Amino acid sequence: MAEKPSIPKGTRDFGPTEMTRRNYIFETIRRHFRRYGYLPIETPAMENLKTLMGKYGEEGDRLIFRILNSGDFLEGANLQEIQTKGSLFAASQFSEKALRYDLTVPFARFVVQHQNEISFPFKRYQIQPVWRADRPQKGRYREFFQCDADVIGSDSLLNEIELIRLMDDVFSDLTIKTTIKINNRKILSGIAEVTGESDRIVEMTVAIDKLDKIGKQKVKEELLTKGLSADAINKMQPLFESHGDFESKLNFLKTFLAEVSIGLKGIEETEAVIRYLNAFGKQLQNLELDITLARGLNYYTGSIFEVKVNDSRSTFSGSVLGGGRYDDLTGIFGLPNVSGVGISFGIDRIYDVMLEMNLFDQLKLSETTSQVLLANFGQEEEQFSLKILNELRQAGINAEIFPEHAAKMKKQMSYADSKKIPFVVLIGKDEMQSGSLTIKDMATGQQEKLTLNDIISKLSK
RNA sequence: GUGAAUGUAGCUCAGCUGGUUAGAGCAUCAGAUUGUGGUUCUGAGGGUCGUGGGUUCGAGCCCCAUCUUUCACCCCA
Repeated sequence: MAEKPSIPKGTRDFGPTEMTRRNYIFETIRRHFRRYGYLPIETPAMENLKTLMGKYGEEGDRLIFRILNSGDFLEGANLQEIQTKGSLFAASQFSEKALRYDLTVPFARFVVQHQNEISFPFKRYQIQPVWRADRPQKGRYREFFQCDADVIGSDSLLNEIELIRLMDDVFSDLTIKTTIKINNRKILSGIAEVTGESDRIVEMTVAIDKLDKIGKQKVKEELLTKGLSADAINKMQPLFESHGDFESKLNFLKTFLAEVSIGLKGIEETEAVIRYLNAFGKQLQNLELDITLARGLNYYTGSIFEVKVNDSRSTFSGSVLGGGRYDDLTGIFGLPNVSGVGISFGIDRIYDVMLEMNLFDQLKLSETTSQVLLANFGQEEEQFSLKILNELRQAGINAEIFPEHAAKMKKQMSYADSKKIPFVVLIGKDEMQSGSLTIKDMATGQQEKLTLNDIISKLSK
């Protein structure tokens, strides 16, 4: 029984058109990564489950794709214990591997494992798919690519500056107007401390993050239901009113966090970043200090980055890049006191945005690489053409021959046409004898007779 | 995990308050043109109407379940 084939929820196939466009984005990002001195690495699609668990928060753990143990996974399992402890426990008994959830944690694992082969600070880039068992929606997939650049083994704020420059360069190059948002986890910690809710920092930041989306009233409600005291929420009030440029926001924070050393440290770092950025001279597209920015995973400890599209041609409101500094991610794998900072481009979202803005049409990307197709007139002509084909390729010209020698010319021409191959060379009995080959320009329809050498020089232009 | 919408040919969609054999455009293939594509004309193939159950004399249409896709929440690239 022939079943209609399908692919798992939240995954996609990419045809030649999409791949050409995606590769354009990948190559643009990769070019800038290399330009800034990052080196490539790759890690396996799967990691040991315990490498991943607990790094992304409770919600993150839930979204990790687990891999069922091979073989008889029931063997040796304590079924009675499973029955009493429930399915979460069962999963841990049957699964010891999982698909990677991001590229940062596997990178931290990589650094610890290869610490003696690496010279620090280590700047690496990594472009690979990640998987999340999330429910798909706009701009959200269960399999998607991240393009990460991280520096590990240096706590200099210069790294932050470089990363901000890098993201600005990439989005400028892709001609997407964006807003780069920065914040600092230490400022958020300071706020939590001032309000006396340090142990609720996660709930607090998650709620504040929604400020511009749902408004301060709703945020306060959420904070209440998450268990923060009314008193604390009151103390937070000035936060909801903070507007203006860097300077006025920072001045506000300096008073607000005057008594909290960690908060002041965060302000200091942020000021330093801005000072450094100015030293570079070049104007950035759009940089904003957003003290409500809390996104990012639990492991962030310093700077936090996020990039949003800020372009009238796009309706996408999610982020296309996320990142930040993590002071001790390698510590859990046994290498303490190593600080890292990194960013992650969400290329699937960037693709969606560029598609919406019709940017690909303007780029005129070509799917076809063949410059010329050799028509196939028959067995004898095919033999002759193969030598021509070889010489074309030797000369650096992308060329192909129609593989069926019984195919009608109409069929072969349509093939060249649909594949947008610009030239077709016809080699029949006449051409074989005279050595003068017929070349057809598919755009104009005009034909001329040329020697192979003339064809090579014509196509080499 | 929560809430909603959706599903008819490869694609985009028609299909009347339930009534014979489910249609169109595009795409594909073939012919008009046995050494010439993109235009045109002619023809052909392709559907267990997402799947399973139910109501009915009768279901693409109504009901239930399930899956897919999409959107929002949660969270995130």
